[in-house]
Amino acid sequence: MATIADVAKAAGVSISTVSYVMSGKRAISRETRERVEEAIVQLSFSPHASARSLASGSNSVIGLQAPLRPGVDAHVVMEIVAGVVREARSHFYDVLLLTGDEGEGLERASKSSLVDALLVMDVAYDDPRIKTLESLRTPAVLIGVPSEDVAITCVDFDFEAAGALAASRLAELGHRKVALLGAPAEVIERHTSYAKRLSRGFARGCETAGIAGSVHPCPAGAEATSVLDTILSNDADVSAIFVHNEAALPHIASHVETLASPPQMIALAPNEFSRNVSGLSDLIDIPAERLGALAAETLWRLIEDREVSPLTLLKPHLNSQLGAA
Amino acid sequence: MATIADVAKAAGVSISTVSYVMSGKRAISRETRERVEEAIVQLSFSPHASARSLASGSNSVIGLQAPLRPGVDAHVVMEIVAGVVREARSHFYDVLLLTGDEGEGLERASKSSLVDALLVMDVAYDDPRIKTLESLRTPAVLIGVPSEDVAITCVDFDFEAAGALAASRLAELGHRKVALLGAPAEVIERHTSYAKRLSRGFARGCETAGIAGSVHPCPAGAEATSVLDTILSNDADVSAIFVHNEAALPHIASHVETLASPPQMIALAPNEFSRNVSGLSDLIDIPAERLGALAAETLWRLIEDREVSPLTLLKPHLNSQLGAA
DNA sequence: CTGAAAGCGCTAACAT
DNA sequence: ATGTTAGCGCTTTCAG
Repeated sequence: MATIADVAKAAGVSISTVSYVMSGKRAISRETRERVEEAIVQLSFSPHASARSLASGSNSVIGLQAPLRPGVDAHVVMEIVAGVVREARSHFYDVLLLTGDEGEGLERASKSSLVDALLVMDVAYDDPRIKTLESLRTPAVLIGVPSEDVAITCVDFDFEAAGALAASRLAELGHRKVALLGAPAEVIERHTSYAKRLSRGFARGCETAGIAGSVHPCPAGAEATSVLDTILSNDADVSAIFVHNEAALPHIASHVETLASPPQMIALAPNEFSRNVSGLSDLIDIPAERLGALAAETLWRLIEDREVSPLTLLKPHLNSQLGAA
Repeated sequence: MATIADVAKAAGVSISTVSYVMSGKRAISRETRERVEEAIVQLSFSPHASARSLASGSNSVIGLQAPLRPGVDAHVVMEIVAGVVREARSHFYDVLLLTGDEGEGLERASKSSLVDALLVMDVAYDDPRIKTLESLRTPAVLIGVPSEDVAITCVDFDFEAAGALAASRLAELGHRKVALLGAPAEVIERHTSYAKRLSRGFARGCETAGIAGSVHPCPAGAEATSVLDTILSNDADVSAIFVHNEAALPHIASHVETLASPPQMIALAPNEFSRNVSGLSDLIDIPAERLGALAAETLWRLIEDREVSPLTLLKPHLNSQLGAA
């Protein structure tokens, strides 16, 4: 591979001139710049990432700790990751994938200067990784909202508002008794932040609207239908359900169609996913790609030492399908 | 952050001794080693990744180009990625995520020495990235099987054998007319290698078994059920279906349960996913995590200059659910 | 068994 | 507007 010295020689200039042509950090005469640029193309030169990083003290790589745990919605995770990568690339950053849910990987990446900054997904309410992050001096952003006073910048979808929105919408449609079919029990047991906030918002929204709302963890797959059956048989007055569980939604939707008096059904899921499900009267989108992009952009501002609000939440929007069929 | 010089000073040895203690590349007296190791712990020293990479010429990072495209099965992708990361970490490699389906990212990562090796997922039959990879001298492995003579090492699940296996199993169960409900049309139009091979194997298997088999692209979601309805209404003799479409499977399965004379149904999907679907008589697992691990291990052998077979296929296994309920 | 020192390829002062 | 050069923190000869 060609080095910067080769380019300099080919262009008949000094090494630093080549460097400055590339970085644009000082004025270069048109003529010189063109000669250098041509040499770069001719030699098909790419600066050596490690050399650059060693000299400059930053390597244009961010670390992303993604869950890949059972029970998480694969589409949501993938879209978030896609959003992160897209936004990162737009700032010329690359993304290093750190899995495992321990702080160990974060620490390793930070201390060896593998990454300039860290992004952590799937944060639990009381997540041990937070302490780890606080002890590092690598800028970090959490996707999720842990307990109130955390020194790390957070971004997320506003699950609490989404829960409240769903409740008020169902009340508006005239329902008096409604149910939330949410994440699997295993997710809730991990105290995953979004599950908690969604049910809180839903409960509060029901209260505000003066209707009765119950919350039910929901297994993935066909078993979910029996949860629904139980709810309906225990209380025939439940006339609408709000589903937030990607792996259960298709089964629930199909099952609802076979019922004599089917409950009305609204869902919280990526629009792209919900659109493949029939029988939903309203959707609330999980803007996962945008969330990933927001996280990356926030991280980037942090890297650049710009001001950043400690918590940013993406507001939910109702997408009514009524009359769409 | 502490540097190797700090450690050397603290331990009262030279820099090179510290380096050799860490790499184990030359004999060190027990006493010296212990002193150095203690200093490392005391100072909480982590070698600077870029410095190491610059000096050694390799950085223990592999690049993974994952699709994140519409129509791919999110669970499969995530499991493959998880397998790659797990196996890579077991060899002390990290994984850099390159998205986009162009060769550009691969080239950039290779030429700037960002990565030691490349892993490319979701390979199409005639994929432009192959030419790119062949022009680089970075070791590479494809997950997928493009056209016959490609100079890049490939690994994949044996979709062709899986298709044949499904066909022969259905014949064995007494069916004379069967249908494959496969990937969405958009995936097939990309000439995605696995879709092609699955149908080929299925068709061949049907022929061998002397039964009639048809192949149908299948949209994601609830629309898939109308594909099934069309198949069945066009030919009432179709008595069994073989489904390979994660996003359609739950809908199809639920729909089948409502039919007067439901066809028998077998599926190709990750076992973990299929288990959430009711009504399947047999499963064929897509061992996605193992596939990712295999890919990473193959890449590692390539990096280490060990012999590597140009094509490795994971064999399918039938997992009968009959009588399991 | 251990040290000294020459790079690895680049950035960013410090010259002029 | 351009050139010279001292590092960045490590690996690895070469010397002992």
